[in-house]
Amino acid sequence: MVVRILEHPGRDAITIDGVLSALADPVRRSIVSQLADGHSEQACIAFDLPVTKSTSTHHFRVLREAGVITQRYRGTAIHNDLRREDLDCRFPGLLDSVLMAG
Amino acid sequence: MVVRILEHPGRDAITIDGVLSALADPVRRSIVSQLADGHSEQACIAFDLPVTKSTSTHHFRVLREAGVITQRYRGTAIHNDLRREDLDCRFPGLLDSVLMAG
DNA sequence: GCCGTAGTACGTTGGAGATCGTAGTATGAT
DNA sequence: ATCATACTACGATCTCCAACGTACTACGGC
Repeated sequence: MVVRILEHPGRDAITIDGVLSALADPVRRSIVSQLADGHSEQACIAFDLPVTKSTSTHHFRVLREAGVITQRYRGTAIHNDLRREDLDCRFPGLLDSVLMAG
Repeated sequence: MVVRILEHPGRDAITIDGVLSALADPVRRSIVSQLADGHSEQACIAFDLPVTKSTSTHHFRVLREAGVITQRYRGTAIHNDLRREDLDCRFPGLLDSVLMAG
């Protein structure tokens, strides 16, 4: 067995640049929306996305590295979660306004 | 004398995708910040930006086409303004959260 | 052990966009 | 008319990134 720990930026390492760039992509906004709609605790494959598996891996990674989501292994699957508190702390109102926009 | 009218999207034509993509660039966020800091009524050249004039023209254009700013000729200069009301109407809280972030 | 599931790594491709320089236009002042 | 100012248009790079397919690893069940 190997380590399998995914790197996440600390709360203070989350930048407005990274978050806005991450959220500028419609596929990634879709992931965030689905997470916000109680789609939490789900594997990556459970999301409804118009791209292949390898592309979706890329998008989840961008979201994680920007500090928008957390990813933790659970068996072979990955447990995805929105970093609501961290985002609300760093950039109050940003996540909500983007979610509200559709 | 020639027309010299710059195209702007109507309020309802402003998309979250366009706005987030526009605001994802640090140079453009700097323009928006300076506009918000009472830097209104200013020519493009009056902004403090780390790029050449032609590049700054590009960025102002992107902001205008995304519906973030208005641009109107005033002599040879351009009068730039933030579309606060339109943005607040379409995506409440978004502009403020981005401005707050620095 | 073997297989299926979930996701990653890697290389490639295509398209978008950030940057620049040069040449140009419109306006206002002299 | 001439000139300076402010900005644009255009073309050229160059970089980034979204997307894909293939090959791979890790885990869990049989």
